[in-house]
Amino acid sequence: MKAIQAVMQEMIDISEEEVGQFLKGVEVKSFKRQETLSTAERIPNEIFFINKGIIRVFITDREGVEHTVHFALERQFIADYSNFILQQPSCYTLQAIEDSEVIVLPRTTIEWGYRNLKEGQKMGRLVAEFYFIYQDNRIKNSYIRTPKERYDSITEIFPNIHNRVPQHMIASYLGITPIHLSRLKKQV
Amino acid sequence: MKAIQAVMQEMIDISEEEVGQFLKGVEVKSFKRQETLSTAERIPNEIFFINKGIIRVFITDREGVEHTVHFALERQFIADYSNFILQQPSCYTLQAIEDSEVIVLPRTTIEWGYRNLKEGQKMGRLVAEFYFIYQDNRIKNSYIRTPKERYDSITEIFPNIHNRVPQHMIASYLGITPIHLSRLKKQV
DNA sequence: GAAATACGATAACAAATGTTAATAGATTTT
DNA sequence: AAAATCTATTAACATTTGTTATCGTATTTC
Repeated sequence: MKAIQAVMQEMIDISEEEVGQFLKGVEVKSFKRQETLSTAERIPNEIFFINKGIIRVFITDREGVEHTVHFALERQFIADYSNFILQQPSCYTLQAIEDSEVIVLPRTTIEWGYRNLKEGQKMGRLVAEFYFIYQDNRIKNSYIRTPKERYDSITEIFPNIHNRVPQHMIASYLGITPIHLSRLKKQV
Repeated sequence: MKAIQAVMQEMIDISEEEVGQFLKGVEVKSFKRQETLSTAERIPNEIFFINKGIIRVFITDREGVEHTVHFALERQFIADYSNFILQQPSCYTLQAIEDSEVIVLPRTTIEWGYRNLKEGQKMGRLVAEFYFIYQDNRIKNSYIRTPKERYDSITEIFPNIHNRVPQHMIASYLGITPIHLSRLKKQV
């Protein structure tokens, strides 16, 4: 529980007491490599915080092909946040790439935080803003960067990714085929 | 000021009195077609709310080519929100496509709202969440939809866009050349 | 109203990216 | 330890998308 507490305290003004209360409403869970934290079609009623491991977020298209949309690392929150907010069935599957330990924050706990933490709403705002900025960067880069450039700078966003994730998942994240990524890597 | 008041009241619990106070800190401005509301390289210290007109957001790449990243319509907020938050120089230029009227919300007013509106932080959260969901949808679609499919459904996101925006800007938004969009339109 | 500019379509060709198939080395499972 | 699966590379070919150039029309500017 050390990590999530530190992250919360970096974001907002919150007392030990308050954090303690808030964290009574969470649960720690472990997942083996390849296991699924959350499946598509199901309404996501929790947000995960990653203590250890790495989580892949993917969407499955009509042909059944999986597209990796995101990787989530230690000390980060992860969910189908859109459909958590909208309370609609998820589009994404969350899967552990390594044996992972996560903190599960149920909707009831999040809402409790909004109501009862002195700066609960602010924390919600900062989290949403943080992920907005991440997405804005992705969208921006999709317009002005080539796939090769985005590959070359991927460790800025996902440090050490090359040692933790197979290359074909990185290709999928970049929106290209693994064959094409192999080709691009040969370029200078 | 009717429109922004309505939007705020739809989002949060806010009294007429509070709205009135908040709106003392804003300013109405008009821009002619083609005029620039906000330029790249400058730190964005305000958020715009569109009363009338349509605003194009674009980024200029190293070769000087403009890439349309977004269209903002009536009753919407628009800014380089990332760099507004980060207080860093903007990447985007905001340009009026039609003669437009906007409400300018300076940073000082936004911050006043966070501090003094009963649900100011919540409003910030809801706005950030709203744009997060919009972006998430874009990213999702970039993985599972073809440019043709995204073209065909563009009016779901930007109603009446075809009557208000030249086609080459739509092509730019879709990340393809206008020549290619012409080709795609011929497909069934 | 004339001149200039912007706009959209099309053709021909070039470049980027996808598809299929084969291979060899890792890694995981049994 | 053997078998099965996963992984990354490469080649050959197909498809998609971009580039350059041209044309006719609409729209804007003077």
